[in-house]
Order: sequence, then structure tokens, then C-alpha cells
Amino acid sequence: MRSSGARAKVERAAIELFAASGVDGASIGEVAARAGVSQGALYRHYRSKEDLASTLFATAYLRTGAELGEIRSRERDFRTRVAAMVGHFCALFDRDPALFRFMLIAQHNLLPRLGPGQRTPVDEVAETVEAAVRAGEIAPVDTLAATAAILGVILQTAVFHIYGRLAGALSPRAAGLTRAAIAAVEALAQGEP
Amino acid sequence: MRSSGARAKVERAAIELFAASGVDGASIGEVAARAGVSQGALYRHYRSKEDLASTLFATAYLRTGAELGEIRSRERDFRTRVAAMVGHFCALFDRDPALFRFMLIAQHNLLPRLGPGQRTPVDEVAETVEAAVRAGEIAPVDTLAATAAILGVILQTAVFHIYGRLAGALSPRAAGLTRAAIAAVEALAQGEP
Amino acid sequence: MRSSGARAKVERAAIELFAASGVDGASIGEVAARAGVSQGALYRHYRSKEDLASTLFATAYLRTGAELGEIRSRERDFRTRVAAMVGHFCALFDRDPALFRFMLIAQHNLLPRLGPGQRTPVDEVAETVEAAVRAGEIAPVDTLAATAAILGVILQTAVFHIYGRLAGALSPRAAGLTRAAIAAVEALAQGEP
Amino acid sequence: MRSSGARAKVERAAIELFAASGVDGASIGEVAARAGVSQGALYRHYRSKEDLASTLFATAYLRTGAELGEIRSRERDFRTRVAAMVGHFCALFDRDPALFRFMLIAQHNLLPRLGPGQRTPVDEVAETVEAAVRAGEIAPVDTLAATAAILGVILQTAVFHIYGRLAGALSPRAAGLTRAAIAAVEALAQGEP
DNA sequence: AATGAATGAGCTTTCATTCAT
DNA sequence: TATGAATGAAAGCTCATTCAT
Repeated sequence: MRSSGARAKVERAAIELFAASGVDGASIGEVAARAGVSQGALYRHYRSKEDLASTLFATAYLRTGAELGEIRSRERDFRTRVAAMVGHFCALFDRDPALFRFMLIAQHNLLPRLGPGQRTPVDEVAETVEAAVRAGEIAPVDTLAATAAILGVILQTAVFHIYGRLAGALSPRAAGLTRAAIAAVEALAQGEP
Repeated sequence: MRSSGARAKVERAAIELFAASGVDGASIGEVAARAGVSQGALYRHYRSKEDLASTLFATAYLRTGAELGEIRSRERDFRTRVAAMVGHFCALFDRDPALFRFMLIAQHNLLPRLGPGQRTPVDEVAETVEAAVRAGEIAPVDTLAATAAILGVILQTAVFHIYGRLAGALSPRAAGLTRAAIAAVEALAQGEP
Repeated sequence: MRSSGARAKVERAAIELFAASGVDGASIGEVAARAGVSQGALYRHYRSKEDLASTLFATAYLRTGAELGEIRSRERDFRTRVAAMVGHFCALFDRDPALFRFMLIAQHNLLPRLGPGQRTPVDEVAETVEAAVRAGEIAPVDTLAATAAILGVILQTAVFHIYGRLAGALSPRAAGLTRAAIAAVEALAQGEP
Repeated sequence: MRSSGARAKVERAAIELFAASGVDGASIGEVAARAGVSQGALYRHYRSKEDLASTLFATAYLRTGAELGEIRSRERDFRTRVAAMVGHFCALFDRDPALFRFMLIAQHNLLPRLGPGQRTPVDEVAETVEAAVRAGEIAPVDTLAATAAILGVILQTAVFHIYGRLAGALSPRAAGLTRAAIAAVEALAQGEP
């Protein structure tokens, strides 16, 4: 299985370089060199640099969405679901910070290219909030505003880790982030009536 | 005063194009064309594209920091300071969404280039948190974790506005964002021994 | 007028190289080198290699059509018109064999790209034949078959000159080619009921 | 017999693609795909793309030359020989227009590569003219000029069929083309003394 | 014998930057 | 001083060719 090895090496190299320099800032030549393959070989797996970047992004982003979806069906109440989702984000970050950074910076260019029917992480968190409101677990609240608060707490903390303002792994902060996310949503809900 | 007019037009064009396509995605030719000046004229004001982008970023970013600093010295307690800062971010977004988007996406490349002695928005929020802990207004908390929570709540909401998930102006959300930010910080503080 | 000089040098170089190697066989680098300009400079005048080739072809081809059109309005009868047209082709060949060869080999790719309303050399010769039939100068004949005969006699002779099978200039052959072209048309006309 | 089937399919695919896009415009990948074989398999039969193209051209071109040669030894006088040759060209065109077009457009690149001792269609037509002069069937005439006239009448008509200016099969035009070709030669000869 | 992945040179094109006018 | 033509160094991409399987 030479080819799957090559493909995996290309993906790894691309994610790391795209995370470090941005998609525009990294050249196909750099990706190929880091992956240890020729430039031409890259085009056997991806039609273009654009295709490479958006395939990587869509795969990682939608996989994360699917994983959050699993959490949502596995867990039964708002608090537990948020805790599991926060934990999942932290584990994802700790396992592969480059991939996390890639998703954070590439979304500005690549998000618009996702097909409309896809379930993204945002959709899953939003659905979690809506379910909590329907179940009376939290007071009525603007779903997307609450979703932004939850994601903002997590992602900005990740950004601080990436920039070195916060050190160590993200997972130890999971409990605090969960409390903060839920408190933020409840505070938003207070203003609704 | 001809040149300052040209300079302003260049800045405007650059911010809008950089916000829309990223710094790498916008060419000097496009900036010059949109500004209505020649490419050569651009180099009379900025040594390079790099210089243009980082000057614009540093100016906007540090000005925002300075404005938050003014808020910090003007207001006297944590709650009021956070409210004023949130309001300031919202007003900034509503007044110039392109500039806001530019700051959000350019920070990944341009933040590392800021000199070390500069007071950034992050520093001002962090200092605000620290003062609140010192004054006993809030329980002891990891300063930067709290700062991330505050900024995350605001910035992710702005991102949702940029992507069209949330509609209308940001300012009407200022009160809710303030409550959410403060609640998040307090929730974080609960976990500290 | 530096630019028109550069543009003219590029045209000359392109025509000669395209004539010698074909459009696909000549690279932009070769054209630029022979013209004494940089590759980048080429793109100030032409949007692409494709644009360069088809602009050159359309200009030369339609100019020839226009010149044949002038001959048609200047001369009054079939024999004189054909003689003048043959003479014009011969002079064109002798003045610029490379341009002639370029037109001959590029038509296979570039003819389909001409807009439909354009008057080509073929149209002018065809119109000349039709006028002769209408005026009763020659017997009724399939216009385009006759046009093919006229052009074939001229162009295949030019091809033999290009390949070195025939030597010297083409113009001394003009009288013979005129007789041959007219005789061929009359022979075709004999077969029509 | 597997391989000869593959070889035939490759030839067919190559001729059609070369006729449509030119040798430079068609890639080995396209040829292999249309032939239903792998790219690698192609190199078992031909050393290079260049070798493929020139082998196909030489085979078809020299075969045509040989067939004209047979006609020349079979028929006894000028008129009959020309008629048979014209008929042969028309049949060739009608049977395989792609091959005809391939020969017409590829000659510009591939003719120079034919070995010097080969008998081409041009040589056979030229020999036919010379024999007619020697036999006193036609007045003395520049052999190659007459050859160009004969071939020009036929080939330009074929070109008009390829470009869609003339419709239907070429064979019905054979009689007219024969008359035209002979008349053109006789007209050329009138100018000689 | 056949496959098709891999190579790497070469292509067209873009673009930040310079400089004569 | 402002212009915009010219530069030249990449960049992304293609494709003829090779070779392990």
C-alpha cells in the first residue's frame, strides 16, 4: 500500500504547513518536499492545491461535526452534552494542534465552499442549545447567540494556547470551560423575556 | 494634502480587499486599482505589501488596545469596564465590519510581528481581570483564561455576524454579551481552589 | 513610444516561431527571448498565449480578407479580379513567408474562433465567383467548390515553396497561377447541368 | 493476438485525437484512455509520443504514395491516371476523414522527418506529370508547379469539407476535380514556351 | 505483459517591486 | 511626484516517460 502511505504523508505535511503559513502562504513545492514526494505525485491525489486544502478542511470539519452529533445522541441532558463536547474539542486540540489551527484559520476561506446540506460543528452545538430550551433545561435564548458564546469560550482559549499565551494541554481546562460556556448561555438567556 | 487623501484611499481599499480575500489573496494591483492610484504610487507610502498590511494591522490593533486602555482608566469597577469594552467592540464592528474582519483574519500572520512592548487589546482585558481580582470584585482566576473567555464570547459572535449566521448590528447584543462574558469569568473562577 | 516597439517585436518573434514550430510547439519563453523582452512583459500586451496567437491570426487573416475585398470593388470583371487576387497572395507570400506559413498552419486551430460575422479571404473569393456567375462571365458552378479550386492552386503552390520543393519568389508564378485557377473553375463549371 | 488488437486501438485513438487537437494538443494520457489501455502499455509499442505520431504519419503517407504508384503503373495515359488518383483521394477521405485530416495537419511537423529515399504522394503525382510531358500528352510544364495545382485542387476541397463549408461525401466531386486538375495543368503549360 | 503510480522538467501565468519618463 | 511598463522570481500545474509490482 504505497499509495495510501503517500496520501497520508501529503495530508500530514499539508495540514502542518497550512496551519503554520496559511493555505496561500504554503506552496505546493513545500508540501511535496515535506511529504517526501514529488510535486507531480500530489496531483494524482488532488486535482489542485485548492482541492487539497478544501478536501482536508471539509474532512476534518465535517468529521468534527459528526463526532459532536454522536455526543449529542449519546448524552441525555444539556450539561452533560456540553461537557462532552468541550472535552472533545480539548482532546482534539491536544491530539493535533496543527489540525486545530488549520481549521481555525482556513475556515475564513473554505467555509463558504461547503455544500449547504452538511452538518457542521456549529449546527450540532446549535441543535444542542435548542434541545435544551425545548426541554426546559435552560430559559429561552437566541440559539445562535448562545452557540457563539459556547464556541467562543472554547476556541479563543485554544487560540491563546496556539499563540503561547496559555501553556500546557487544553484538556485540564475542560471542566472550567464547560462551566464558563454554560454560565454564558444562562446569562444570555436572562435577557430574553 | 493630496497625498494624505491618496493614502487614506489606499488604506480603505487595502482593508476591504484584505478583509475579503486575505492579505495573500489580494494583489497590490487590485489594491491600487480600487484606490484609484497607480501601483508605483503605493510604494511611496509603504515599502512593501508586507509593510502595508502590517502597518494597517498594527495601527488598528494598537489603537483598539489604546481605546480599551482609556476605558480602563475611565471606568472604576469590573462590571462597568467590561460593559464599556464590550460596547466598544460592538461599536467598532458596526462602524467598520471590514476593518474588524481584517483584524480577525490577519492576526494569525501579523500578530507575531508586533513589537513586544506594545499594549494590545488582550493586555488591556487581562489587566482589567487582574484588577478585579486584586480588588476582590471577583474570585481569583487564571487571568488569561478569563481574558480568553471574555474575548471569545465577543469575537465569536462577531464571526457569526460576518458569516451571516447572525443578522443586524452587533450593538443591540452588547448587554447580553456583557452578562455572558462576566458570567463566564465567574464560572471559571469557581473552579480555582 | 517604447511600448509599440516592444509590441511589434513580440509580434514579429511570435509569428516567426509559430510559423516554424506551431503555436503549441513554441513556448512563451522562446517568444520573449527572441523578442528581447521578459516573459512578464508579454502579458502586458496579451492576456495569454492563446490570446497572442489568435489575435495575430485574426489580424492577419481578416486584413487579407479586407484587402481581397478592396480588390473586388476596384476591379470590374472576373478575370481581372482573380489576377489581382492571385498577385496579392503572391506578394503577401514574398513579403512575409513566415506570416503566410503561420496563417496556413494556425488556421486548423484558430479559424473556429473567429466571430461569425467576419469577412474572410474565403468569403471574398466566393463572392467573386458568385458575381462572375451572375454576370454570365462563367457558367453556373458550385461557388465553394470553385473557391476551393482557386485557393487550392495558390496555397498548395505556396506550400511547395515553403517546403523547398519550389524555389525563388512566388510572384513570377502569378500569371500561370491565374490561368490555372480560372481554367480550373471553368472546368468545374462544365460539369454542371 | 491480444497485442495487435491493442495496437490497432491505439492507432485509431491516436489518429482521431491528433486529427482533432493536433499532435501537440493531444496528450498520451488522452490517447491511452480513448484506446482503453494504460499509458505504460503504449510504450511497449512506440518508443515515444514522437515515435507514435511519425510512425502513424509515415505509414499512412507512404501507403498513399504506394497506392498512387500502383495507379500510375496500372493506368496508361495522363487523363486516366489523374482521374484514378483523384478518385483515390476522394475514397480515402470518405473512408477515413480523421486520417485525412491528420495527414493534412501533421505534414507541417512530420514531413521533414521522412527519409529522403521515400516515394511520397507528391513524387507519384510529379512523376505522372513528367510522363505526360515526355509522352507529349501535355505541353511542357514545370513539373512541381503542375503537381501543386493538382494536389491543391483536391486538398483544398477536402479542407472545405473538413471545415464544413462543403457538405456530403467527396467522391461525387471526383469527376469535377479531375477536370479541374487537368485544366489547371494545361493552363500552366500554356505559359511555358 | 500490463499496470498505473511516481517522477521531474518544463510550461504558462502571476505579481511584488523597480525605474525611466 | 506620479505613472505604468518592465522585470524576474516564483507559483501552480501538465505530461512524457520510467519502473516496481
